[in-house]
Amino acid sequence: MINETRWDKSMEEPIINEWVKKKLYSFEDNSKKPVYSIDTPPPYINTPIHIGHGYTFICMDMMARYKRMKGFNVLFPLGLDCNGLPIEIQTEKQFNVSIRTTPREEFVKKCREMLDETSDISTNGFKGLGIGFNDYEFDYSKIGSKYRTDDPEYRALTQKTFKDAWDKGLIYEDNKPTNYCPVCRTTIADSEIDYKEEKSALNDIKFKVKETEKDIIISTTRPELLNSCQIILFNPNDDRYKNLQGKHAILPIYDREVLIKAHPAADKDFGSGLVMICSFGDTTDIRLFIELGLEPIYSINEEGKMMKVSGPYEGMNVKDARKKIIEDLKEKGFLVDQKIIDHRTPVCERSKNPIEFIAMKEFYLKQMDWVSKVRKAADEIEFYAPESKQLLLDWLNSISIDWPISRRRYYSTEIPIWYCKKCKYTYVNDTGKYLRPWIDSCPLKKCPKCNSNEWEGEKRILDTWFDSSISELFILGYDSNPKFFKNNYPCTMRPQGKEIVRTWLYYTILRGLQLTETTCFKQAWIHKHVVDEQGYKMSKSKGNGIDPRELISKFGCESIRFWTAMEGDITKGDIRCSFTRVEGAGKFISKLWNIARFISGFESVSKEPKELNKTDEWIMNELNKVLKDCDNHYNNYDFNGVAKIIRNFVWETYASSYLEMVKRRAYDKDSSALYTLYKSFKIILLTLAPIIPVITEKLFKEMYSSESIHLQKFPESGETKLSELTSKIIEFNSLVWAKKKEGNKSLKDSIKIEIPKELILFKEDLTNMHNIE
RNA sequence: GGGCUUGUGGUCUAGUGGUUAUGACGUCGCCCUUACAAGGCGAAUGUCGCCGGUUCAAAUCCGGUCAAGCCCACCA
Repeated sequence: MINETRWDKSMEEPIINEWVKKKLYSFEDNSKKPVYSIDTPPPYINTPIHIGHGYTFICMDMMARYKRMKGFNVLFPLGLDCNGLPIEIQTEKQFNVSIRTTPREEFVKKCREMLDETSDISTNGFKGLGIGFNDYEFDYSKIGSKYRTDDPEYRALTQKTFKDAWDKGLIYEDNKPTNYCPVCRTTIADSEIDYKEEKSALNDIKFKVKETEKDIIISTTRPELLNSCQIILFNPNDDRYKNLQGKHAILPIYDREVLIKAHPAADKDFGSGLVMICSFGDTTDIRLFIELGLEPIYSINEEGKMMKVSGPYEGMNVKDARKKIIEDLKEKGFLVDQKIIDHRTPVCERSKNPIEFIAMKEFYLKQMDWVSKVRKAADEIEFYAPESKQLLLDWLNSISIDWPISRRRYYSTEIPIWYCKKCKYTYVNDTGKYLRPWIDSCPLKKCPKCNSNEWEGEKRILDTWFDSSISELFILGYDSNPKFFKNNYPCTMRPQGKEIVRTWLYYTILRGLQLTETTCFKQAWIHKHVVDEQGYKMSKSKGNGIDPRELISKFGCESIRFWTAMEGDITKGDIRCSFTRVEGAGKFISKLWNIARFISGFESVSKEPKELNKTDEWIMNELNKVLKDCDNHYNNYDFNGVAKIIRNFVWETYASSYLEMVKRRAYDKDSSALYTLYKSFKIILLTLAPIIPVITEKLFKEMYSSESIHLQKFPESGETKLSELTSKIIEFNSLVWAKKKEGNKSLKDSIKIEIPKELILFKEDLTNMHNIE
């Protein structure tokens, strides 16, 4: 008998702690079960996890729990993403230091310190949500261990995969214009660019044509790049300018002459129809410079300041230089008009600062040659929801350059290269160990080419995505456990957000193909966002994020989890988070508890009677049907479907109708009734266990077994014949209740009513239930 | 500029041609019925974004339109 009259969220913590202590969900090393592997997205450790993280991890946890009950050996490690700019920025804030003025060794130490401190916060957040990771401790000798991407074990693999790609000729260094963020002072990839709608001034500037001495007008938003102009274009169909072909224009202020040429890139209808191409105002400029074989004239340096070539503006930052040159142009009569236009500016995803295009020597990973292979791989992956595949295909269609992978920052995996000081021989770390070339000495004593023993270590680090794009290789033991890897690659499931399809999913597939020649996932589950009550995206800068720990302390883990399942299908659309809805979901937890209290008040009968009463047979049939439906929905990762079906069944059919019908016989200790009550409720608990693991665990242990519910098999469904009577039964019961209400009678009072013919099977129970005369 | 997705009572949501449109949350009214007032019964709230078409019949199919969101793009 369950004594506590109410389920209370304070009962959750001891149960969850016991799971963690007993390592209930450990990955089974020597098991014969098929492996189901989930490559979880390592969340940035220093961002306090918000409800969006919580929500999606709960979904992944439901997958893991369901698959465990279906007999799989589930690989579900907790990973923490500990590399990259956000870590550095957080460290700068927390210790009030600057990466520019702090020695590298000290800064890196501080990053590590900051991460160690915050590591528990997020870990505890996940525990509190009842997430059944394999392990909450680091133990890299074991499959399924918790891991950090900045630990030597992980970074060693990152470097090894760099070496592998290097040996395959997939990595090269090149000096070409790249996206550069002057604030973060590093090269960034196309996938790290955001766009911001901004008002900017479109300036109409007067140029003189050398040959004719006539004026032409050119519109630009980047007048500060004037002296980087190498050509002026007009559209070949633009009759106004046909006479300018091959002539030259004189740049105002700088008095340099540039060629005028016809080219389809110029739009007749924009501005005057003439466009100046500078190195480099935007990506079009870059493309045209390459296409027309022009020599770039760089005017912005890596600090975001104007270079010598810009003359009087040297040393100014871009914004000031723009302001000043506009003033100067105006003063000298070159500026004829200025319009404010809406302009889509590419900005750095992290700093939100406009990016510049600067030529830098950087390492690139080849990806242009791989696009069609990745497209083929996309066809091999099952997407949930299927429409999500389009996100990946759209991205594939827009890839235009190889992936720049080197960064000029500190906290990420170091590029494992040493250069011979004498002959420039390049050595790539081949030791299998994690090494830091900026501080560690080269493993080779002598240069194999010139015998010199003086080496210079590479100072740059790798893009964070170069780390994260091998997570599935890491968790499956690509390097550490080749036998296991061979048997269990590709990874079963990649769950992740839609916003990182063009990064995490794409890069992982790309690198998986390059390293293993195999599509690395069988399935991908792409979720949309959890947004706030108004439908706005939660973000740190807006401050509208909801900390799940706040929700846990208010409503408890189970309410949040049931809300997660009830709210909607996150692969189909955004989910709004509202406190009242979480609270509402919690009512079902109470309902379940009270049903358990009712049943546990009777003696448990586990031996099946020879013959079941028809009411009991009916509820088992109906439950079988529900079970079958739930199983289907679980298989499609549609937890919303499961939750809605089982909630409706438990509340409307099971509690309202069945329990009332069976009550009399239960009090009379009828063995068919008692057996069925216990049996049916057990199936209900098992079906709900992946969604609400804590309360089902508690009730299961109180009523059925000392063993955890999470070690049980998912129930099999059986006969469903009588379930077609369900709606008739509910209809009849409602009718009786309505009649009594109409007649102002208490539910105890007797009533004269005829039982419908098709329900005559249940005559005895219905008569007792409604006190029918 | 192109593409994709979405638009159903105050809020969220089911519903891919067929009787008075599903359910939940919230609101209101009545009711302690030996598991549950964190419950039960019941009520109100909708021109299914707008316009037009196909059809005996449209929330559902088609065309257009508006709005929101996302993705992509070389308009300086």
